[in-house]
Amino acid sequence: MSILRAVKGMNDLFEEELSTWRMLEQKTREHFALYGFGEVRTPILEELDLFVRGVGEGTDIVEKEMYVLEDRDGKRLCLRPENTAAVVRAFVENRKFSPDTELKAYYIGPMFRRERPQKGRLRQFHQIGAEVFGIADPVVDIEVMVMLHDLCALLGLKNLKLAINTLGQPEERISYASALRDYFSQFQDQLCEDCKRRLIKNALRILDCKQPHCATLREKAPAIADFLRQDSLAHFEKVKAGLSEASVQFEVMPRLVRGLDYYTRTVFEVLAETGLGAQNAVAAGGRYDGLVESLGGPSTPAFGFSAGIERIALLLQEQQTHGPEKSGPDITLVFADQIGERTARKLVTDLRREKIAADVDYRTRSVKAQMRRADRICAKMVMVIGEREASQMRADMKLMATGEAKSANLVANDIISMLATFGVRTP
RNA sequence: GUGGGUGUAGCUCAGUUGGUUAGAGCACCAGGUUGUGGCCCUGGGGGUCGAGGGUUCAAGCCCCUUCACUCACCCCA
Repeated sequence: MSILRAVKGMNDLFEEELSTWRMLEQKTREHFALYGFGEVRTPILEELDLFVRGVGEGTDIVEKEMYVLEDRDGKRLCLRPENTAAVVRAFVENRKFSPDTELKAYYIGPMFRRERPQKGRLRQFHQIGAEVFGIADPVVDIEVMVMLHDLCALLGLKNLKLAINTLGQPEERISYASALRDYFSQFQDQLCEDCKRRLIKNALRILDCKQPHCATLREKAPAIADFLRQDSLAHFEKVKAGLSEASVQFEVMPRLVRGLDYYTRTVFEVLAETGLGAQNAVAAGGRYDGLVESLGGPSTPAFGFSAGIERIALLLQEQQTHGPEKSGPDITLVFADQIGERTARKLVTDLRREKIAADVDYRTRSVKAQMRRADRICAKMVMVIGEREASQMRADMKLMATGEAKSANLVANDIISMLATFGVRTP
């Protein structure tokens, strides 16, 4: 049809949804400030290698989902598919890490992954994320999850579930993965096609398979707990105890596996139980104690998460029984003739200079048409100005909702105090 | 990358076994009320029927190709 279209999976946003976005972002900023987080903004373009090293070479994100481009000097760049690696890069590069103090940062911005779009999944999508660097103790795991939990409540999200799991330290995870490989290998021919791949590529993922038969097979699979050392077990226990202490409901999901390579120990997801279709993770994150070092920084433990703004907005939209009523101008000036038009156009300027949302039709047309328009755009008050009113410098101000009218001088200040009388503006 | 569904007016959708100028509701504009909105009445504008090809005397409808959107899988926020 039309030749001009947005790139697939990249959506335009209009006022209707942006009012929700603004509310969401504002509440997020205020909420995170309570916890002492500062904002960080990093470029959307990064060197390709950052994510290859950060996210993991074998991950789908790196293997097939990145927008890669070549700079004019031949350097391989990409649009960031996630932000944690970039935030780490920024702090390492600018020497923001210090050995003895923690660092907390949050970000809000667009990410890019070239996947097939579906409900709650776009190629350009937006995330809110937060990271804490420098503390290995589970108090951080707890605090960040509580912060996210409370943010969701603050935003009015309902029917959410916090799912948590532990993946152990890398060595523990590797030995668990190999045990899983051994276990599932004996049923190799019974596994679904995807799981046959997973057996080679990432045995942990088999635990997450949706096929009923694979689900049956995994019932007797080895459990992660048997491969964790005492300190990892203790870490997880403290996380659970801390969440309970903060009255945050959660569910331990041993099948919960995260897709990015860098996670260690605690991982979690906030799942929407209704309203999002198949892409039901609103937020996800976990601990990544090895990432900073692997990106060339000092050995620094870290914990963080990211949340999908589109998904949150979808939920908010579905949970809202009715949208906020459209708010129009405080006053619309309607003109009846040429002299009235000149007076109205001058007056509308004066009113706007006094911070009044005033409005007048751009087109020169009938009073009736202007009135209809005033009604359509939900003008709170209307004032009809013609030659007679212009010469007397007085006109009726009518409250649209009730039809009640009072006369006012055609001077900004008088109109403003009359607006207050009608309760349209507080003086 | 794989599979399903859907493409007709700005929006939501009708459109018979293929039949002549393609419809409705909503929205928009004008008039009914020579200067007052909503309700009502009358009229009006607006369509390459997603695109290309084929079959046919004749295609919105049948066939092929293609594109877009959408949902799901893989994966993920």
